[in-house]
Amino acid sequence: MIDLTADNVRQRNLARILRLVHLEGPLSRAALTESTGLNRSTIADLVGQLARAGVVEERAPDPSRRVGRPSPVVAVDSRLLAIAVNPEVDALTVAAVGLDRSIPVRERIDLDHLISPEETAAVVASQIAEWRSGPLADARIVGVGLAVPGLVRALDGLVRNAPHLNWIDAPIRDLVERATGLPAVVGNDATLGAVAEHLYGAARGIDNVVYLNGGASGIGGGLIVHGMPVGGAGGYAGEFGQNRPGIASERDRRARDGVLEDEVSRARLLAVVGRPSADEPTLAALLAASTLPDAVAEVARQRGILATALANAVNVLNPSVVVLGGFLATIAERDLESLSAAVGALAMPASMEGLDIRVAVLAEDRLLIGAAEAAFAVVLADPLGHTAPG
Amino acid sequence: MIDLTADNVRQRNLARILRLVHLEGPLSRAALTESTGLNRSTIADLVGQLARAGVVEERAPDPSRRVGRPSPVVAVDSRLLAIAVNPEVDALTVAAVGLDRSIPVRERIDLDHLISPEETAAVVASQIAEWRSGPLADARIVGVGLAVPGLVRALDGLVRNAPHLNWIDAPIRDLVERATGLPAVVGNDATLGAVAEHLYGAARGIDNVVYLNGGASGIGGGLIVHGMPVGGAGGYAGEFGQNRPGIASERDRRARDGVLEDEVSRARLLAVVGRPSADEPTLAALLAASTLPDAVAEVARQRGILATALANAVNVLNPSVVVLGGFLATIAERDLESLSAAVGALAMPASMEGLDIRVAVLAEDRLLIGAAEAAFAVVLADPLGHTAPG
DNA sequence: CGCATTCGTGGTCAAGACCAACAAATACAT
DNA sequence: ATGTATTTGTTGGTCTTGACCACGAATGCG
Repeated sequence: MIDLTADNVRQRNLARILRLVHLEGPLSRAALTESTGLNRSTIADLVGQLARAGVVEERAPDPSRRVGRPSPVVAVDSRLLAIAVNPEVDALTVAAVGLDRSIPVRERIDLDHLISPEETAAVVASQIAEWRSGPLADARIVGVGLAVPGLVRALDGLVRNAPHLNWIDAPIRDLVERATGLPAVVGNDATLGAVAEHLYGAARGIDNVVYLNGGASGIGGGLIVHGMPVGGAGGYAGEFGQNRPGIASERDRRARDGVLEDEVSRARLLAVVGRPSADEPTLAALLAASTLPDAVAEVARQRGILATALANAVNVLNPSVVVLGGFLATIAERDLESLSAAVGALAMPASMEGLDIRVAVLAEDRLLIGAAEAAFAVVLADPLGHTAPG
Repeated sequence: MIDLTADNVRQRNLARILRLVHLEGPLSRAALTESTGLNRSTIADLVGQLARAGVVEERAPDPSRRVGRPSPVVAVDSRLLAIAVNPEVDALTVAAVGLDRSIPVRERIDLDHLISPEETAAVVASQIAEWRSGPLADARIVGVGLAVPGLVRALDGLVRNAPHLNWIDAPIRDLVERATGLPAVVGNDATLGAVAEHLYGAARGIDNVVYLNGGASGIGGGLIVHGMPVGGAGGYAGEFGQNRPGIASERDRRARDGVLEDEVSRARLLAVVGRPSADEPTLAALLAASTLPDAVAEVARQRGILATALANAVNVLNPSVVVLGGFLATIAERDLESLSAAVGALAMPASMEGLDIRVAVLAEDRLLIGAAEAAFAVVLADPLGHTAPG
């Protein structure tokens, strides 16, 4: 038991199995044997231990119409949940997310004021308490994951600066931990979105991903390199919106010495269609329907600058997939081919070869899934660590 | 022996020890015990096995003037060598590099013509043969590492495009392997330079590094993320020179729709000091001595554009250290503080906090050490794999 | 010259994964 | 319906690996 040594083999193998059934969904023991390369007996032993610890369940074999003895199906225990939280300007979303990515309960709380970190923690805690005496009575909650639109210090979950929430140096992780009594992790919303698209979405299983999301408040981004999210030294990596991409023609420049999110912005799109606000499908429909020269030209202008920014990222990171979300998906998806061609004209040909520019697919669940994933990370790394072994 | 399982514990521990003495230099067995956390007896066993396999040597203890029984010193076997190769426009450098980073022999072959991939392979092979019947008679050569100034496909060591060598789709890895009978690995020169600076140079031990090198033929770069070099999907990552950074004032633009290496270039520096060519120290001295307004202005202009490019990289990658080499070091090192301030004015404040902009320190050995490191990678990952265990 | 300290050595032990043999559950052929 | 082939779970034993322990060796210090 007292293992001062580095890498506990048992722990690694348990984690491998749990991660497999987490990522791939329910798998038979035979399938686990195949994909891990471990022995049948070992799998039986490991799965048994995970089942006793309450993180997986064994079910009757599927009628698989194959020769041979059927193999029991191993699935994640559905009572294991994480709480995902996403504070925004106009609403606070709280949800319970299963290790199987099910979302049994979810609450979007509309706000008429900017929510403070303290209020966020209080609301989350009361929401959890309410659920615990109701739909989540028999659940085991492993932790809270927060997706925050701003700069988050990885070290201690301090929100350095979330301009639209007006949070500055907010110790949100500690606040939530104290209010809920649960371990909490905090991440940048775009980075967690990138994780979600990498694990389950448009870039599933891709080891080199550039993700850019266009929201009402700007452009955020996340990177996957070596199959892992990139935090950087402080956890602030991925801020493409603050970059200054080259603008070939001065006529296309709108802001003096502006950054990407000044030039490529949702507000400018709303302006050309003459709306004060609109949700994403509405904006997309308006732009698609509009034949006003100004609207067409503005979309083309933004696509051009976006292409330069993407080319810069492609040159440096040589990703397999670029995923675009939010209004960036809107301006891109009308003609992905031509956007890809525009990027190709600006980036190195070799880096373009394997490149696929895609639109994000996970929709509004993306941040919740990413945040839950972050909360589950501890359990996935050490499945027996958080509970007494059976 | 037949271990179909994933992570062989023995192999991992052997690799840990070998990597330690490789990176840190000779270490006592006691020091190994401390830094691995393994047991004394285990270390003795592992070191013994490595010694029998001929990858490490045990030497008499250092007179350490400490109480207690002295501990034998474990060092890398100096007969274990890799061949490092660096083809350039005007010369081909071939060297033998020890696992201890010693360079027992080195040859710089001046060229009066562009060398072809086939000729490169032939010259390397004959050079190795010559050394083998001379200074390297008792050496064991593990492989050949090539640092090529161009785009290299990681998968198969194909040089996609090395514009200055005029190599296009050159299967250099296979050519060298066939000519020498040794396993070969090929890498981009800047990426290998980044590896060298990360392991032994200005960014030693830093997990998040951006490296930019300015050469006569342009600007190359390499990234270290998660403590590992970043290749990207095809191995082409790091091409900062092809990026289009924002240029705030049109008066600072020199090339129409130019990329970074059109604007920030050694040729333009040589032009303002009125020289057709010069080596790096000479150029640095000329620029330092010059009081011509044109020269001062050109350095300032290039520093400004470089600052924008660095700020873009810092926003996206949030590195701990930025390392500048070649003429970029020359234009930066006169006043690193002000360059850092210029980057800080353009990048996000949070990302600047932990950032250190440094000048590369490994000089001309950098590429050889990086190339050798790549060749050694196989041995370091599996110390017993390449020879029959003793 | 004895003592404390540090370290190598050989033996023993436990954890964990593999292996072989057997039993169970299914599809398929007859 | 019945037997056979196939696949997989189960069980007990084996092997590798590293931890732990006791002892002796080598050093500095008083």
